[in-house]
Amino acid sequence: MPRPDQSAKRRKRLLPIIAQTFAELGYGRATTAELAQRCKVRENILYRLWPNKKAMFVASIDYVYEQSAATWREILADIDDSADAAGRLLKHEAEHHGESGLHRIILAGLSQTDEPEIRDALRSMYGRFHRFIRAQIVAHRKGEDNGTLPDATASAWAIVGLGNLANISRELGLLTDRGRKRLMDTTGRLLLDGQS
Amino acid sequence: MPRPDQSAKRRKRLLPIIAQTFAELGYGRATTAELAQRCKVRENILYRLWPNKKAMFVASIDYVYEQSAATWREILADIDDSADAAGRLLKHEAEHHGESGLHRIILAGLSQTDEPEIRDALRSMYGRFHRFIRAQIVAHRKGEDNGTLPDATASAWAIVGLGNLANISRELGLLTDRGRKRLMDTTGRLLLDGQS
DNA sequence: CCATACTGTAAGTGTCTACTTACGAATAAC
DNA sequence: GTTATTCGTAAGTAGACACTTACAGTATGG
Repeated sequence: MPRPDQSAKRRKRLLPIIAQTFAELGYGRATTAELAQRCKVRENILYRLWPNKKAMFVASIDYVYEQSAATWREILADIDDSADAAGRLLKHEAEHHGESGLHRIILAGLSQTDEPEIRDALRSMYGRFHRFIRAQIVAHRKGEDNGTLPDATASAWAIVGLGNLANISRELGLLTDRGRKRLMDTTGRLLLDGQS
Repeated sequence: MPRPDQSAKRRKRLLPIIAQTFAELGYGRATTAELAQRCKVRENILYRLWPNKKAMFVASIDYVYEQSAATWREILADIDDSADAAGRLLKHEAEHHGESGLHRIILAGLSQTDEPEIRDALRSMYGRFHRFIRAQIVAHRKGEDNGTLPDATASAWAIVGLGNLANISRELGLLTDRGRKRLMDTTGRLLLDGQS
């Protein structure tokens, strides 16, 4: 007798808009009114799809990470010569850094770490992020002599930190685009295999 | 006829408390009511000392950075053997990371980069931070062969990023204290002079 | 001693924002 | 067609928070 529930579909349709808004405005300035307006619905409709604003944000974190990971996997799939897959990824991030909104969402989330749900979502996301990078490093270094290099775990964290800083520098205008690219290129490479 | 203005002294006395509160709670949760309570004064007294909350925060950024810089200068002064001054600083930061509140204030500030005054204060602070580290790197590397290393500018930014990530990891519980220490030790050292 | 500016207390105000309620219209199964 | 449920619109509420105002008390320089 009732109408079929379209919530799931709708969530999926609106999430990119929500995530984009959080990435653009940060958590605080992305008010529920603004989110609704950009989604072209009323606020209460958002509240039928998610229990509260926090949940919308947590969903955005997952969404944006998955988007980025998908892009990376595509790049990896395109490479036959798997030798320098890690290097390619690094180069891609240096060039397209910030376009996905991943880092901006991270920044937005870091200002809300007092909320347990957001904290957990961030921690889990950092975990996946780190594991992904670490796997690339391990694959990249396989069989070579890396006597003096930090282990893959440490190197991967450092690269995550590099991405983070690149984003802050973009936010504050600390470096030019070229400077940022060079930074990620040279120090990223150094962390990867000790060359630069 | 009037009483002498004690504002300057008072600002100086309250600023550490304000900064500590921002570092502990972040920008949003450090409400003016909370700030006043911790300072053991009423809100309007704070507003006699600073024009608004933003100004209190900007002052806190400067204060906390100066505190950290003073500590570093002390460490440098204590070292006769200036050869590995940079290494010593790095070690100190690895061990006492986060105690000064510098990184926590930075995080708090990053969530407010839409406010031009806060943006500017952060940018200027990052600039000084970077210059300080860069100078140490240059001094450290002087005269040695660093053919394959990133230049001092890039290395310094990477180290700033490392500190940032260390703080996030502390905030989210991503790494153990030991893990964080080792991260800063090994990758910091690598960025400094190519050894680890 | 007194005028003047500073200092402390207390209450308030306007605004913003997450979240809610109420209700009529549409839609699908039976 | 009836009925149960979802969907869309509009208005509203409660609380938090940055910032203000009013006023009485107090110390100081002349």
